[in-house]
Amino acid sequence: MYYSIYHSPFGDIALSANDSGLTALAFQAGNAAITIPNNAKNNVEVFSKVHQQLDEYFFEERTQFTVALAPQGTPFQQKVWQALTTIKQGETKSYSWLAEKIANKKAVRAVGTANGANPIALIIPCHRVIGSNGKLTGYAGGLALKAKLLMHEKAQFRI
Amino acid sequence: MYYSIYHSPFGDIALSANDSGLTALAFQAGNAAITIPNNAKNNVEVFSKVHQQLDEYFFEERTQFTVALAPQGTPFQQKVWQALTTIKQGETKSYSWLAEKIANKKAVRAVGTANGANPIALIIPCHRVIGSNGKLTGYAGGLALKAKLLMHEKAQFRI
DNA sequence: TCATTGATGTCTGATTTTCGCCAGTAAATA
DNA sequence: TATTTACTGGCGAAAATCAGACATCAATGA
Repeated sequence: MYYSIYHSPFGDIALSANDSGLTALAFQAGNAAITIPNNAKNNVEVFSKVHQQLDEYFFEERTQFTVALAPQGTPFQQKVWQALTTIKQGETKSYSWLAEKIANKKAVRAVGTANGANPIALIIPCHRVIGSNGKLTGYAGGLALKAKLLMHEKAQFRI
Repeated sequence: MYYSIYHSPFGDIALSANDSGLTALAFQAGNAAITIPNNAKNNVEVFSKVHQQLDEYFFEERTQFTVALAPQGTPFQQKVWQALTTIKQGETKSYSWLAEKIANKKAVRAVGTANGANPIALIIPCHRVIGSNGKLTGYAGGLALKAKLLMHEKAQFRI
């Protein structure tokens, strides 16, 4: 496992990766902060690519990421996270939309849980899923951060 | 937990105790050897008493021990070990005798297993239990040691 | 508009159940 | 006499089951 830190305008972001790709991206200020081991290595090619694309996301006009991902999770979670990647920047979708997307219309609450377990924030855009009534509902990094991200992406939502 | 070593004519014996009493007595040469932590304390009153009584057992005529015991085990094991302490030096009993003693006549095999789990060898005399046909059957410290102990106690058995 | 309330599917941790192991024994073979 | 067989109870690890928690939602009623 490899680790790296990226300093974003919205706070420090911790990155981790294995030989297959990125395994985690977490805002360190939120509930999902990553603990980085003392002997962590960070000289991995994937990190330079991620750092550059994050620069472009925050300071220029990048609207999608092209990095190898290797999130660890159950089959159900994998399906949910896969579905998440189809939501484009500037859009928001509801939890029930997400449930239908994975052909399991009734699993709205389970989808919410899987959403909360998303290890690769931002790149797997769990922040683009909000309640059916347009409210933000929840975010591991805190609702304030979710709002900032959606505003940065010029998406619509309510408070 | 406190630890101590006693050098017996039949090999080194490891002792451990807590504030309630002796918790283990194991021949280090057998399968039940105890690993002693580096920071072990050994200046405990119970040990001096045990060392003295072991001296008397091996080199004089002591036939029973009077030390506070605190063996850790399941209720069933506790019952078996309690029953063991009623077997006097020079005697041997069978596993089926032991099963009847705890009012569970059919539990002969379970009794054998509990016997093998006895943490305080010698003082809880599991070595005095042998097969119905007079053979030794098994001993954590090895059958040779079981034989030596029974000979030392002038008990009868077969090979 | 807001709080409440069922009915949802999945995950997690805890609890319960199952299963193989054994320091045995007696009866049945050979 | 030695070997096999069936039966045995409890232990401990593993598997199965269960209860609770949720980043939901639609329908209620105040």
